[in-house]
Amino acid sequence: MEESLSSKNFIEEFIEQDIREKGLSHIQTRFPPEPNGYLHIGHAKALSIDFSMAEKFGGSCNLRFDDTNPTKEDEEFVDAIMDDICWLGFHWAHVFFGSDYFDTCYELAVKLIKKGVAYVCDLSKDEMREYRGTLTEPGRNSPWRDRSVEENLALFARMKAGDFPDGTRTLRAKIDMASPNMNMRDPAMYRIIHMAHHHTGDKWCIYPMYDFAHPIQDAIEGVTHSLCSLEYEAHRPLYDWVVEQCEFQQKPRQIEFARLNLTNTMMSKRYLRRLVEEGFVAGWDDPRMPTLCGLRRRGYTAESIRDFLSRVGVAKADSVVETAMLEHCIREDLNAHAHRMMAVLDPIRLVVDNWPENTVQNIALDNLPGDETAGVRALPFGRELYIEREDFSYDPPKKYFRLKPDGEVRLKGAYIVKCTRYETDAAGNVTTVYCTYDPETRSGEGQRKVKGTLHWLPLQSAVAAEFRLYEDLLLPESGEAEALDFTQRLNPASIVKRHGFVEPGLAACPVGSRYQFMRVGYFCADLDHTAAAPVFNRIVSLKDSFKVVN
RNA sequence: UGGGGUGUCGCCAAGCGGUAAGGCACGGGACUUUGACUCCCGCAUUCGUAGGUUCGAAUCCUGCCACCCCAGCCA
Repeated sequence: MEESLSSKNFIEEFIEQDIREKGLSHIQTRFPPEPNGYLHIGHAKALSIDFSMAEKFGGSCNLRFDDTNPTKEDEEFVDAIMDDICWLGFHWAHVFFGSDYFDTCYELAVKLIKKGVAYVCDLSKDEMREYRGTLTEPGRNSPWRDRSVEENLALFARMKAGDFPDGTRTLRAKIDMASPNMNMRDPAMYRIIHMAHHHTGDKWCIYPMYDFAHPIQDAIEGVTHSLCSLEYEAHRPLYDWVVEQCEFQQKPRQIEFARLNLTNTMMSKRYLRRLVEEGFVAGWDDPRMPTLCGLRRRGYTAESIRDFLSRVGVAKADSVVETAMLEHCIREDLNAHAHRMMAVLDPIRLVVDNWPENTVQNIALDNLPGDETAGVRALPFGRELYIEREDFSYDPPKKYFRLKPDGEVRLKGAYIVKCTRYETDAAGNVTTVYCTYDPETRSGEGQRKVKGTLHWLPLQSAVAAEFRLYEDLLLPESGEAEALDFTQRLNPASIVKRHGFVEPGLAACPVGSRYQFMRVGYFCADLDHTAAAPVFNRIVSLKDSFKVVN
């Protein structure tokens, strides 16, 4: 973990200031996801800020499901969200539901009516929009704005009792229809929705709006700092208004920060949902998805994601972080821990002509060079092997260090071999390469060096495996194409399957285990992996500075 | 257009009146039985822009420009 980013972000400075000036003794934050989808890496940024700010100041962070709209939410997502947070390694103090506070919200709404700062409005949705005015013109007062407290109280009670159909009335805050801030033009606080709620069942048919419920939830829980993304900045005056009117003594402070964006990745739930529902991906945990379950299945470690988040930082400027940064973090993590194995994704046969028939020699290979405690394993070297198709060329470009006619390479951990001839099929594809080995060059013996080293597998005992190679789901934005639907930007090569071989020992590896396949990339045994049918996801390729110059 | 925000290297991001941190990416070199890793070196005379204040400005002031958010009975 890089703690090099020693400077404080602006939120820490605000909190320190509050501790200094308001004498706060306990810092309380909250992570408030709406249970209507799976968490993605953008949520991970938000939650990591919520949890780490609390932790940094010795406070605590609650997990609160923001479930004030029964039409969109589902219990299905609650457990998944908790799983993802745990997986990332964060710990909440308490789990709450916004719906836990429905009674209090109702009482406070009644309080506001009694104070004359809330009223029941009979305007339809369209009428309300008309009355609201525009960005440049002030709105007009609702004709229902000046109902008596008694009438409002009676009407609100009837709303709660279910006397009115959906959409016929709302409870509105009485603020200022001429406010330059649209959010202050008598915003709705309660609407009528005759629908069962995943937590409260049929108890309610009126539900509080986010703008009313959120500050109340925060205040009740003793949240000192309510951290959220930039789009809520214009809601802060309303947030403060609710806290003030409800007369909470301890006033939570809302602070906004920029959300995370990644290149060639869309983070909106609407978009992710379409990918899943329209079959562009296999599910929420498709390894190409930016969801936490997708990244996890792909093979990303929680550590690498947290490291990434700490490197990205916290600020208020809109930004788009390059995926290369994320990839760097997982490479750095796996480079230190992932055992080095051999896998040939696109095999061709290599025959060692001067190797005796039916003879093998066990080659010892370090699991993790530089770390003896990781141990060694043996791989049988014999007359017939597999090498990677791209590691042989009969018409090599300049600076080609791999196998070519009359050229020499070392087979990793074994011998130096010299290419003598090759065979092709009718189409000109190489089918078999022939070579001779130099017995004096067994690994660790002899002085000869060659420029290239190839990974290989014994033909006899290699185990067939499927490799799934992933790239970004979306192609880069092409200038004016921004108006195009995302389906026009889908990368046809976002998943490519290869059928090759792995070391025999890898068939029985556990699902989720990660390896570096030497010279190829970092891979993870997929959920679909079995000993009988091994499947590996490419988490990320190795960096490759080989450039064909010509 | 009214309001609220933001503009520092290709991408993130420090900087808080004393003369541009760091990371990623990129380029060069060393090392190498992974063209990986590691290690060196390079990479903003300039901070959206134009003025002003000051001995001194990315930091203060003024104007302008660009981009983002707000007109849900979504969150």
